[in-house]
Amino acid sequence: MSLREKKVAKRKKDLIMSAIAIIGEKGYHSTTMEEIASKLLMTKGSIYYYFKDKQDLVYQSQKILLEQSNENIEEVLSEDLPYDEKLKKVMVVHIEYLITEQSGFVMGTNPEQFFSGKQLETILMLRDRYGNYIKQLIAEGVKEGFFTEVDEKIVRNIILGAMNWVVTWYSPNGPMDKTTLAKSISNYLLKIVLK
Amino acid sequence: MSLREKKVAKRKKDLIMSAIAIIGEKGYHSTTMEEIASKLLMTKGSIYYYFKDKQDLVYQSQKILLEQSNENIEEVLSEDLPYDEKLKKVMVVHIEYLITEQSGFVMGTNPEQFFSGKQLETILMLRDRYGNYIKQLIAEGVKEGFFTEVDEKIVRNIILGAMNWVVTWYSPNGPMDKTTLAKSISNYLLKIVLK
DNA sequence: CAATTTTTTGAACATATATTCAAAAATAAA
DNA sequence: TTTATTTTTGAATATATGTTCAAAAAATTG
Repeated sequence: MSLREKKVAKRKKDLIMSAIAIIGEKGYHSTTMEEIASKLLMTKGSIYYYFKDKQDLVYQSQKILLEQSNENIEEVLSEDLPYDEKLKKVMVVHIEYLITEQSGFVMGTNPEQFFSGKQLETILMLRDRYGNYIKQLIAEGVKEGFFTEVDEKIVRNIILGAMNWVVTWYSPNGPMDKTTLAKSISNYLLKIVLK
Repeated sequence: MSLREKKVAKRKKDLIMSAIAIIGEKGYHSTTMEEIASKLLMTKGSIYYYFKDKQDLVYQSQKILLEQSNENIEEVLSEDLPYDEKLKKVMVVHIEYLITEQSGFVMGTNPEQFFSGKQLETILMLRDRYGNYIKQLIAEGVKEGFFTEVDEKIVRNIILGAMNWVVTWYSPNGPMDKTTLAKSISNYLLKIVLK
């Protein structure tokens, strides 16, 4: 990648990050191109030099968040840990990432509302992949006798819901820092699968 | 209330219900006055005979949902049941109501995004009231020795998150009807507080 | 039935914001 | 430094949808 290409890539990423931050705070529709641009001291017009349209920018933002989530979980899964600790770590990493990016809102909503066609397909695929990792982890934990028998799909969704909900009530001014909170939540959730 | 007043009240309620249904499906911003009206074979212009503006209509929709939720939980709380069964029933009723109204989306989001001033105050008050009921129920259950010691706030939020998330993944075509699903979820969640 | 009141209509209007684009500015290449 | 290329700008445009309103239709009343 040439120097110029790198610069373009960086600008794109800056815009995506700006979009993520504001969308996380205000939601898809209330986030204007104006705001996304002005956060980087640009005018909205120049966003169109990098992205086809708003949809394109938002799509790429969501895609990056989901890809990062998948990378996060893949890394944890590859570690050599007992099932209970591994599941716990998966949860902690998930919650911490969510709080840092405040990305829960859009991620959580049904993407059908925002995307369609090929874009929707990709988003759903990434979501599915993530969900499957967790379902898989639970299933294996059960099989290996670490966890009690459960309906993996339902329990997976309970866990995802409880975690993703955090963005609606977590306050950085609260008594707990995000790591302590993440650990506490995962401990409670672990009780669902432990024998 | 005169006959005429009753008719007006009914029309208002019809509009509110129509709004709830579409907002539950599409979200706040994607729901147009046009759609809300056309569901009742009206034109959007005539909504303004009943409501000041879109904000007013949407606010009243959300308010009614929250008020109904509070009534639901109050009824369960007043029943004479052991703590574990009572908490379970609270959860089942919550999930069933959520699925029926598909109201999770807007309810879940931070209302700061949609409301302000007196409206926001009322919405937050209703949400708080609901949350407090659950926190209270958990705290009492602990005190009476039915439940194990937990951080009631965190556990309350875990439970709310897991439940509210259901709207994002429940499908009426799935293998479980909503009652079976609601029972299953509450059983798993109960494990968090049981000794 | 005639007069009055309520309700609906549909077009006109207002507004917000996404998008386009020609020109200017900044950057890189020669 | 001159020329060519990339990037930004800001105004103009397009569009979608909330809102208003005078007139028509429907319902009610006496």
